[in-house]
Amino acid sequence: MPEKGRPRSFDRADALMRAMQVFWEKGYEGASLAALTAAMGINAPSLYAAFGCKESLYLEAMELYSQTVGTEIWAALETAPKAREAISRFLDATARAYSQADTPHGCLIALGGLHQAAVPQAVCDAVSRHRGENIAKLRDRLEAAIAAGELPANVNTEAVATFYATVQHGMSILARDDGSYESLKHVADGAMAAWDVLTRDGKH
Amino acid sequence: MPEKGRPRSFDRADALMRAMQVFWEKGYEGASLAALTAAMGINAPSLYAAFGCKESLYLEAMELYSQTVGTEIWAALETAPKAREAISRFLDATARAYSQADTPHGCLIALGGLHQAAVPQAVCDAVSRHRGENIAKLRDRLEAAIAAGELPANVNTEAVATFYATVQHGMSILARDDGSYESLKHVADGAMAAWDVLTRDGKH
DNA sequence: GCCTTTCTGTAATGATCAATAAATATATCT
DNA sequence: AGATATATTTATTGATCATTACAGAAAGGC
Repeated sequence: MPEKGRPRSFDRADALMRAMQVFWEKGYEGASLAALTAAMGINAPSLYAAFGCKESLYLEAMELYSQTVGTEIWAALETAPKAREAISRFLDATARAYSQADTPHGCLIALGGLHQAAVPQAVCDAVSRHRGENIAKLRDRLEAAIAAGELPANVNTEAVATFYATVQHGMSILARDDGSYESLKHVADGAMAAWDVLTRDGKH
Repeated sequence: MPEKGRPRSFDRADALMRAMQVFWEKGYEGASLAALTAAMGINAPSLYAAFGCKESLYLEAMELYSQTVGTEIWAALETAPKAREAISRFLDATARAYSQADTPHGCLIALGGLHQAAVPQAVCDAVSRHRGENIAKLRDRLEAAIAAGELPANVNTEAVATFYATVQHGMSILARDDGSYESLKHVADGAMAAWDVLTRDGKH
């Protein structure tokens, strides 16, 4: 059944995607409403009618980022048969994604809400929670590898997961300074160089 | 010889230190003039007379950070006799500094200017350049180790330096989410687990 | 003493911020 | 057609931003 009233003249999903790109490049605090409306091709009242406020628009944009760009990066974690290959491909996908010439460098979530005073609390909480969930994803993958008998049971999965997630976060900062794939790939390779030590049996 | 005119009623160095703490916690974009003047205990005209403008105050605060907090963290790099111990102690000093309860978590420089649109270009350039200089410090230490015959000559010092600097940058983000020493130390340990592989002779 | 110089407090500047009021336009429903 | 509902455009709101005019205060030089 069709909607009542005047139909909106823009595509909501397309406008959201454009907003996401602005937040990705400029951050919450650097993305003015003027910049957002210009990129989205709409006026402020249309933005508020469709998305509520800047804060809720950001939260939607973050979810969209997670479900598009984020999904690409994290796909390897579940498709690769072995944990080592899963993490390695995850880091390489990160290096490739963060160095794309046609998108902002680094991750919207990793770089978001790092200065509490500059963003609404809900934004700070949302990105922080998302980063925590990403650590959990890595930990779960490592736990699965233990359950499969692939890794020793006494591997500190929380510590290893935190290490790889933290390397990925650092790659976002590196990507902002030096967006070359080569530099990012060196970091990914460096992190994988720790694999054998981090996943060996802790008993002597 | 004493100065002409009314003497300033506050200690410039103390005011700068307080400004540094505000920028450290809130970032350039989150640190309003109102917050700065409140923390510094002075009014806006005094701030402008003594420091020029917000941008130049930030640049001075960044230098102060580098010469106080930064120096503590990087001291190990030059005092430790061997490269491995130098890097290891550098990362442990980072974990300790970033988890201090009485200071903001993470690094002013690592977290600064990540969103170009939110800060003046000069601020963005200054923090980015500083991050680059930190990579160079690590690389120089590794080169010295090669010169001392401690490491094989074909170690990719730029890549290894970039890896360790990037881990440290990631630790700033982790410290904002979870400021515990334990988590940060796990990451430091994870990075050191890569040492042997990263510094072994590349020839087979 | 007065003059000059510099700093301090108050109050204001114009710019930009996110968010909205009012009027008009375009659709469905009866 | 007329009523209702939603969207759009233009212009505006009050808040906050960094910065500064202005007048009074506190020092040295004469």
